[in-house]
Amino acid sequence: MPELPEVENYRRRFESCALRRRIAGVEVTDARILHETTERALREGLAGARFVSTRRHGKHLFAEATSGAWLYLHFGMTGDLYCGADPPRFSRFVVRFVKGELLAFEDMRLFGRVGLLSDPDSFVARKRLGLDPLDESFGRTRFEERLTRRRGSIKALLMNQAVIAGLGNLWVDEILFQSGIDPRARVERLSGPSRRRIFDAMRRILRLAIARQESDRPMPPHYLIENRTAGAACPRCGAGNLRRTVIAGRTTYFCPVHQLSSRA
DNA sequence: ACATTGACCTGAGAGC
DNA sequence: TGCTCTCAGGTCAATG
Repeated sequence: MPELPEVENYRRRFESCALRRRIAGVEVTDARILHETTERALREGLAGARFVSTRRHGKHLFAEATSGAWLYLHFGMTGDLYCGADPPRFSRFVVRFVKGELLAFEDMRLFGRVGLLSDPDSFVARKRLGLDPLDESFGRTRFEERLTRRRGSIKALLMNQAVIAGLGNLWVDEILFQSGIDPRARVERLSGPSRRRIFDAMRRILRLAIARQESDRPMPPHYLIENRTAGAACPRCGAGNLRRTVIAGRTTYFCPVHQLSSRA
Protein backbone atom coordinates (compact mmCIF):
# COMPACT_ATOMS: atom_id res chain seq x y z
CA MET A 1 0.00 0.00 0.00
CA PRO A 2 2.47 2.55 1.04
CA GLU A 3 2.84 5.12 -1.70
CA LEU A 4 2.95 8.86 -1.08
CA PRO A 5 -0.60 9.33 0.28
CA GLU A 6 -0.29 6.39 2.63
CA VAL A 7 3.11 7.49 3.91
CA GLU A 8 1.82 11.03 4.44
CA ASN A 9 -0.85 9.61 6.69
CA TYR A 10 1.69 7.45 8.48
CA ARG A 11 3.59 10.67 9.10
CA ARG A 12 0.52 12.26 10.65
CA ARG A 13 -0.12 9.17 12.72
CA PHE A 14 3.49 9.19 13.85
CA GLU A 15 3.08 12.78 15.03
CA SER A 16 -0.11 12.19 16.95
CA CYS A 17 1.21 9.00 18.51
CA ALA A 18 4.83 9.76 19.23
CA LEU A 19 5.68 13.43 19.22
CA ARG A 20 7.05 14.87 22.49
CA ARG A 21 6.75 11.61 24.42
CA ARG A 22 9.81 10.36 26.24
CA ILE A 23 11.15 7.17 24.69
CA ALA A 24 11.70 4.37 27.18
CA GLY A 25 13.35 1.97 24.74
CA VAL A 26 13.21 0.27 21.37
CA GLU A 27 13.01 -3.35 20.22
CA VAL A 28 13.96 -4.91 16.90
CA THR A 29 12.05 -8.14 16.37
CA ASP A 30 13.46 -8.90 12.91
CA ALA A 31 16.90 -7.52 12.07
CA ARG A 32 16.33 -7.95 8.33
CA ILE A 33 14.50 -4.62 8.23
CA LEU A 34 17.50 -2.68 9.52
CA HIS A 35 19.00 -0.17 7.10
CA GLU A 36 22.71 0.43 7.78
CA THR A 37 22.18 0.30 11.52
CA THR A 38 21.91 -2.03 14.50
CA GLU A 39 19.45 -2.48 17.31
CA ARG A 40 22.06 -1.14 19.66
CA ALA A 41 22.60 2.03 17.62
CA LEU A 42 18.85 2.61 17.50
CA ARG A 43 18.61 2.20 21.25
CA GLU A 44 21.51 4.53 21.90
CA GLY A 45 20.13 7.11 19.50
CA LEU A 46 16.57 7.04 20.78
CA ALA A 47 16.28 5.82 24.40
CA GLY A 48 15.66 8.73 26.73
CA ALA A 49 15.03 11.12 23.83
CA ARG A 50 11.81 12.48 22.35
CA PHE A 51 10.69 12.91 18.76
CA VAL A 52 10.27 16.59 17.94
CA SER A 53 9.47 16.73 14.21
CA THR A 54 8.78 14.60 11.16
CA ARG A 55 9.45 14.89 7.47
CA ARG A 56 8.43 12.96 4.41
CA HIS A 57 10.05 12.76 1.02
CA GLY A 58 8.20 10.57 -1.43
CA LYS A 59 7.66 7.26 0.31
CA HIS A 60 10.39 7.91 2.87
CA LEU A 61 9.59 9.06 6.41
CA PHE A 62 11.98 10.71 8.86
CA ALA A 63 11.53 11.63 12.52
CA GLU A 64 13.91 13.91 14.37
CA ALA A 65 14.80 13.07 17.96
CA THR A 66 16.12 15.41 20.65
CA SER A 67 19.37 13.44 20.50
CA GLY A 68 19.93 14.89 17.05
CA ALA A 69 19.46 11.54 15.34
CA TRP A 70 16.75 10.99 12.73
CA LEU A 71 14.76 7.78 12.67
CA TYR A 72 14.26 6.63 9.10
CA LEU A 73 11.30 4.51 7.98
CA HIS A 74 10.49 3.02 4.61
CA PHE A 75 7.42 0.85 4.30
CA GLY A 76 8.23 -1.40 1.38
CA MET A 77 5.24 -3.31 0.11
CA THR A 78 3.40 -4.20 3.30
CA GLY A 79 4.70 -1.78 5.90
CA ASP A 80 2.38 0.02 8.30
CA LEU A 81 2.58 2.11 11.43
CA TYR A 82 0.62 1.03 14.42
CA CYS A 83 -0.05 3.00 17.56
CA GLY A 84 -1.54 1.15 20.49
CA ALA A 85 -0.96 -0.83 23.64
CA ASP A 86 0.45 -4.08 22.21
CA PRO A 87 2.61 -4.79 19.14
CA PRO A 88 0.63 -6.22 16.21
CA ARG A 89 1.27 -9.59 14.62
CA PHE A 90 3.91 -8.56 12.06
CA SER A 91 5.61 -5.99 14.23
CA ARG A 92 9.34 -5.71 13.34
CA PHE A 93 10.39 -2.63 15.30
CA VAL A 94 8.81 -1.10 18.41
CA VAL A 95 9.31 2.22 20.18
CA ARG A 96 8.07 2.15 23.76
CA PHE A 97 7.26 5.40 25.50
CA VAL A 98 7.51 6.11 29.20
CA LYS A 99 3.89 7.22 29.15
CA GLY A 100 1.33 6.53 26.47
CA GLU A 101 1.10 3.86 23.87
CA LEU A 102 3.81 2.23 21.83
CA LEU A 103 4.62 2.84 18.18
CA ALA A 104 5.17 -0.29 16.08
CA PHE A 105 6.55 -0.66 12.56
CA GLU A 106 4.82 -3.65 11.07
CA ASP A 107 5.81 -5.28 7.81
CA MET A 108 4.73 -8.75 6.87
CA ARG A 109 6.90 -9.08 3.78
CA LEU A 110 10.08 -7.51 5.14
CA PHE A 111 10.68 -5.17 2.21
CA GLY A 112 10.52 -2.18 4.54
CA ARG A 113 13.49 -0.55 6.29
CA VAL A 114 14.26 1.12 9.59
CA GLY A 115 17.40 3.19 9.99
CA LEU A 116 19.12 5.98 11.83
CA LEU A 117 20.38 9.05 9.97
CA SER A 118 22.22 12.20 10.86
CA ASP A 119 20.42 14.20 8.20
CA PRO A 120 17.49 13.46 5.85
CA ASP A 121 18.69 15.88 3.17
CA SER A 122 21.91 14.02 2.57
CA PHE A 123 19.98 10.75 2.51
CA VAL A 124 17.68 12.12 -0.20
CA ALA A 125 20.69 13.35 -2.16
CA ARG A 126 22.61 10.11 -1.79
CA LYS A 127 19.61 8.08 -2.92
CA ARG A 128 19.19 10.41 -5.90
CA LEU A 129 15.51 10.85 -5.16
CA GLY A 130 13.50 13.12 -7.41
CA LEU A 131 11.31 15.93 -6.16
CA ASP A 132 8.30 15.17 -4.02
CA PRO A 133 5.20 15.95 -6.11
CA LEU A 134 3.61 17.91 -3.27
CA ASP A 135 6.70 20.02 -2.71
CA GLU A 136 5.75 23.68 -3.22
CA SER A 137 8.68 24.24 -5.55
CA PHE A 138 7.48 21.44 -7.83
CA GLY A 139 5.45 23.14 -10.56
CA ARG A 140 4.52 22.31 -14.12
CA THR A 141 7.81 23.66 -15.41
CA ARG A 142 9.87 21.45 -13.14
CA PHE A 143 7.70 18.53 -14.15
CA GLU A 144 8.35 19.24 -17.84
CA GLU A 145 12.07 19.38 -17.14
CA ARG A 146 11.99 15.99 -15.46
CA LEU A 147 10.41 14.48 -18.57
CA THR A 148 12.78 15.82 -21.19
CA ARG A 149 15.27 13.43 -22.71
CA ARG A 150 13.44 10.49 -21.14
CA ARG A 151 12.19 7.46 -23.02
CA GLY A 152 10.05 4.47 -22.36
CA SER A 153 6.50 4.13 -21.09
CA ILE A 154 4.95 6.97 -19.15
CA LYS A 155 3.99 4.48 -16.47
CA ALA A 156 7.58 3.37 -15.88
CA LEU A 157 8.70 6.97 -15.80
CA LEU A 158 6.15 8.04 -13.21
CA MET A 159 7.15 5.12 -11.01
CA ASN A 160 10.85 5.99 -11.26
CA GLN A 161 11.75 7.47 -7.88
CA ALA A 162 14.68 9.36 -9.36
CA VAL A 163 12.28 11.30 -11.57
CA ILE A 164 9.45 11.88 -9.09
CA ALA A 165 9.58 10.52 -5.56
CA GLY A 166 6.45 8.99 -4.14
CA LEU A 167 4.33 7.44 -6.88
CA GLY A 168 3.87 3.69 -7.07
CA ASN A 169 1.85 1.24 -9.09
CA LEU A 170 -1.64 2.04 -7.85
CA TRP A 171 -1.54 5.82 -7.92
CA VAL A 172 0.27 5.95 -11.25
CA ASP A 173 -2.54 3.87 -12.74
CA GLU A 174 -5.04 6.25 -11.21
CA ILE A 175 -3.27 9.37 -12.50
CA LEU A 176 -3.12 8.02 -16.06
CA PHE A 177 -6.70 6.80 -15.85
CA GLN A 178 -7.98 10.22 -14.81
CA SER A 179 -5.75 11.99 -17.36
CA GLY A 180 -6.96 9.77 -20.18
CA ILE A 181 -3.44 8.65 -21.10
CA ASP A 182 -2.53 5.11 -22.13
CA PRO A 183 0.00 3.78 -19.60
CA ARG A 184 2.02 2.28 -22.50
CA ALA A 185 2.38 5.67 -24.21
CA ARG A 186 6.00 6.63 -24.91
CA VAL A 187 7.14 9.60 -22.86
CA GLU A 188 9.03 11.13 -25.77
CA ARG A 189 5.83 11.27 -27.81
CA LEU A 190 3.55 12.85 -25.20
CA SER A 191 2.20 16.26 -26.19
CA GLY A 192 2.48 19.33 -23.99
CA PRO A 193 -1.23 19.28 -23.07
CA SER A 194 -0.97 15.59 -22.15
CA ARG A 195 1.95 16.27 -19.86
CA ARG A 196 0.04 19.09 -18.25
CA ARG A 197 -3.00 16.89 -17.72
CA ILE A 198 -0.81 14.32 -16.02
CA PHE A 199 0.77 16.90 -13.74
CA ASP A 200 -2.56 18.43 -12.75
CA ALA A 201 -4.15 15.01 -12.16
CA MET A 202 -1.17 13.96 -10.07
CA ARG A 203 -1.51 16.92 -7.70
CA ARG A 204 -5.28 16.69 -7.47
CA ILE A 205 -5.39 12.94 -6.93
CA LEU A 206 -2.65 12.83 -4.33
CA ARG A 207 -4.27 15.59 -2.28
CA LEU A 208 -7.66 13.95 -2.50
CA ALA A 209 -6.22 10.55 -1.59
CA ILE A 210 -4.49 11.95 1.48
CA ALA A 211 -7.67 13.65 2.68
CA ARG A 212 -9.85 10.62 2.04
CA GLN A 213 -7.49 8.24 3.78
CA GLU A 214 -7.10 10.53 6.74
CA SER A 215 -10.84 10.52 7.34
CA ASP A 216 -11.07 6.84 6.42
CA ARG A 217 -13.29 7.40 3.41
CA PRO A 218 -12.87 5.64 0.04
CA MET A 219 -12.08 7.51 -3.17
CA PRO A 220 -15.14 8.50 -5.24
CA PRO A 221 -16.78 5.63 -7.15
CA HIS A 222 -15.58 6.75 -10.58
CA TYR A 223 -11.94 6.32 -9.55
CA LEU A 224 -9.99 3.36 -10.87
CA ILE A 225 -8.63 2.41 -7.49
CA GLU A 226 -12.10 1.39 -6.36
CA ASN A 227 -12.61 -0.67 -9.51
CA ARG A 228 -9.50 -2.71 -10.27
CA THR A 229 -11.29 -5.64 -11.86
CA ALA A 230 -10.58 -6.93 -15.36
CA GLY A 231 -13.59 -6.73 -17.64
CA ALA A 232 -15.55 -4.32 -15.45
CA ALA A 233 -17.26 -1.42 -17.18
CA CYS A 234 -15.06 1.66 -17.08
CA PRO A 235 -16.28 3.76 -14.15
CA ARG A 236 -15.20 6.96 -15.87
CA CYS A 237 -16.37 6.77 -19.48
CA GLY A 238 -18.74 3.82 -19.27
CA ALA A 239 -17.85 2.86 -22.83
CA GLY A 240 -14.86 0.57 -22.29
CA ASN A 241 -14.14 -2.49 -20.22
CA LEU A 242 -11.15 -2.36 -17.90
CA ARG A 243 -8.13 -4.29 -19.13
CA ARG A 244 -5.54 -5.93 -16.95
CA THR A 245 -2.01 -6.26 -18.29
CA VAL A 246 1.63 -5.97 -17.26
CA ILE A 247 3.54 -2.75 -17.94
CA ALA A 248 6.98 -2.01 -16.56
CA GLY A 249 6.76 -5.32 -14.70
CA ARG A 250 3.67 -4.31 -12.74
CA THR A 251 0.05 -5.31 -12.92
CA THR A 252 -1.75 -2.50 -14.71
CA TYR A 253 -5.41 -1.69 -15.17
CA PHE A 254 -6.59 0.78 -17.75
CA CYS A 255 -9.54 1.65 -19.98
CA PRO A 256 -8.73 1.03 -23.66
CA VAL A 257 -11.45 3.46 -24.74
CA HIS A 258 -10.77 6.73 -22.93
CA GLN A 259 -7.04 6.24 -22.27
CA LEU A 260 -5.66 7.12 -25.71
CA SER A 261 -2.17 6.26 -26.83
CA SER A 262 -1.35 7.50 -30.31
CA ARG A 263 -2.52 11.08 -30.11
CA ALA A 264 -1.79 11.46 -26.41
C1' DA B 1 23.45 6.91 -19.17
C1' DC B 2 19.27 5.05 -19.27
C1' DA B 3 15.57 1.47 -19.58
C1' DT B 4 14.11 -3.20 -18.42
C1' DT B 5 14.07 -7.64 -15.89
C1' DG B 6 14.48 -10.92 -12.10
C1' DA B 7 15.26 -11.63 -7.24
C1' DC B 8 14.27 -10.54 -2.74
C1' DC B 9 10.36 -12.11 1.27
C1' DT B 10 6.04 -13.88 3.38
C1' DG B 11 1.26 -14.61 3.75
C1' DA B 12 -3.62 -14.18 1.88
C1' DG B 13 -6.95 -15.93 -1.00
C1' DA B 14 -8.62 -18.89 -4.71
C1' DG B 15 -9.40 -23.34 -6.44
C1' DC B 16 -9.61 -28.19 -5.82
C1' DT C 1 -10.16 -28.98 6.35
C1' DG C 2 -6.06 -28.72 4.03
C1' DC C 3 -3.18 -28.70 0.18
C1' DT C 4 -1.16 -26.15 -3.86
C1' DC C 5 -0.88 -22.33 -6.70
C1' DT C 6 -0.85 -17.49 -7.85
C1' DC C 7 -0.49 -12.98 -6.58
C1' DA C 8 0.84 -8.75 -3.99
C1' DG C 9 0.72 -1.48 -3.80
C1' DG C 10 8.68 -1.57 -3.67
C1' DT C 11 13.43 -1.54 -4.62
C1' DC C 12 17.93 -2.98 -6.14
C1' DA C 13 21.49 -5.40 -8.81
C1' DA C 14 22.33 -7.18 -13.08
C1' DT C 15 21.54 -7.04 -17.91
C1' DG C 16 20.62 -5.03 -22.48
